[in-house]
Amino acid sequence: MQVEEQHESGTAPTAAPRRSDATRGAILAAARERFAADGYERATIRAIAREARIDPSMVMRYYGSKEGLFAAVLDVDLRLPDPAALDRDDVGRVLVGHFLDLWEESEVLTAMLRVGVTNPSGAERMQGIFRDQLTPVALLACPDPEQAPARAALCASQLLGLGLTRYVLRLPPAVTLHREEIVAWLGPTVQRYLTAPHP
Amino acid sequence: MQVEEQHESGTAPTAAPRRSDATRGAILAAARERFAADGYERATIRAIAREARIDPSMVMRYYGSKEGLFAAVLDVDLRLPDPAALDRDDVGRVLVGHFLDLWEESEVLTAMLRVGVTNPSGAERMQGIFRDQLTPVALLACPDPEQAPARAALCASQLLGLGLTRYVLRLPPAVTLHREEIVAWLGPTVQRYLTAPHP
DNA sequence: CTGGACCGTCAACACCTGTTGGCATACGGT
DNA sequence: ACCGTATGCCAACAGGTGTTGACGGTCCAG
Repeated sequence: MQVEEQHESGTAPTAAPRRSDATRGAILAAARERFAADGYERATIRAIAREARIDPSMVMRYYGSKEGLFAAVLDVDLRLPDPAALDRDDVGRVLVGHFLDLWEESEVLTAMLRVGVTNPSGAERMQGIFRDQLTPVALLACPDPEQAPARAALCASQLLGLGLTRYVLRLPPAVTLHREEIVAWLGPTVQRYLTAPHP
Repeated sequence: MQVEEQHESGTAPTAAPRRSDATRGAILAAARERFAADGYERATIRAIAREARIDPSMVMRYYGSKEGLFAAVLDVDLRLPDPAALDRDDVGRVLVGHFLDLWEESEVLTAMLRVGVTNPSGAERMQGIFRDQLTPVALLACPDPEQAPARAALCASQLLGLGLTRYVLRLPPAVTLHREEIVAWLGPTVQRYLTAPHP
């Protein structure tokens, strides 16, 4: 995979604007959509290219390989709220609401889950995302810092389980539940995983 | 897909023993393993046949198609304990322990999840399994029968989330947790989803 | 105006997929 | 002993996959 070279004289490490940025963006958007809908194997480069209205070979030129494209798609920022600014008695409800927003405002999480479940490097990627982004929150909220990773994993199990049943498997009762109900049910769970004393 | 015909004079609907039963079993076992390890698309019929030490065409003869083989593999019985015999104050812990057993004693649940996430008919199959097998437990444990499906779905979200993070994605902290810890953390959660008053 | 880098298309490659039909063999009831 | 049938293997098909290289057109710096 070739490294993208940038030939700028400026001091900022911002990439040089290229004439093909529109195409790159179209590819990325189409890839997100196809990966989310079909998972890694069934999301073919040809289908992605068709959706982006360009030639399949462009995908290869700009992203090196299917794996490279997938890596670009899965550059996920959970945008978790700053732990320091959080009300420690309300972290659970806030987190649940935030994840509901994430799942519904874009297909990135669906794509991440669909790919992470079947693709080994997708799973690694997910491990990294949750380790790097969710653990800090646990670190600030839980009593013993040493327990933070475990507590973050417990939260991940409930939050990912929610997305799995509601947005991927679409179990009808999980789809029917209203947002406030979910927050009311799952909020205290996450809250307990983060702040309750080790049982 | 041809229906298997059985020509027995007896009254019992038990299938006639066939000379090929050993082969059929080998195919099924290999399929479970490959589906669990690779998901639907990457588990090729050729790989399954190789593992079962037979010819790929045998798979077609005995199971009609890849989809048919997959349907045979995903005939999952969760073997949930009889709700009537359950201690209503301990359902949560019992369920969590039972699911941990299920995930660890065979690869069926892993296969089910891997396939259900990427394959539409796999998702349908999972919907049926949890609707038919988990809802009765909720029905007996929860206060209002009308809420049983929703409560069952909440339990499914936590129980499947556990399997997802621990056995499929293998998030390290989730793998490290000991059985008793998981039961102690998740048991009360499931208990609450089943028996607590609607928030 | 000109040369070179960029952008996009086309056709093709080598490989792998599910699936099919034909052929040999071994079994089991009569 | 015979014959229909179940069982298994082999070779092949048609279609789809990721990936590659060559070929024009377009833009911009010189």
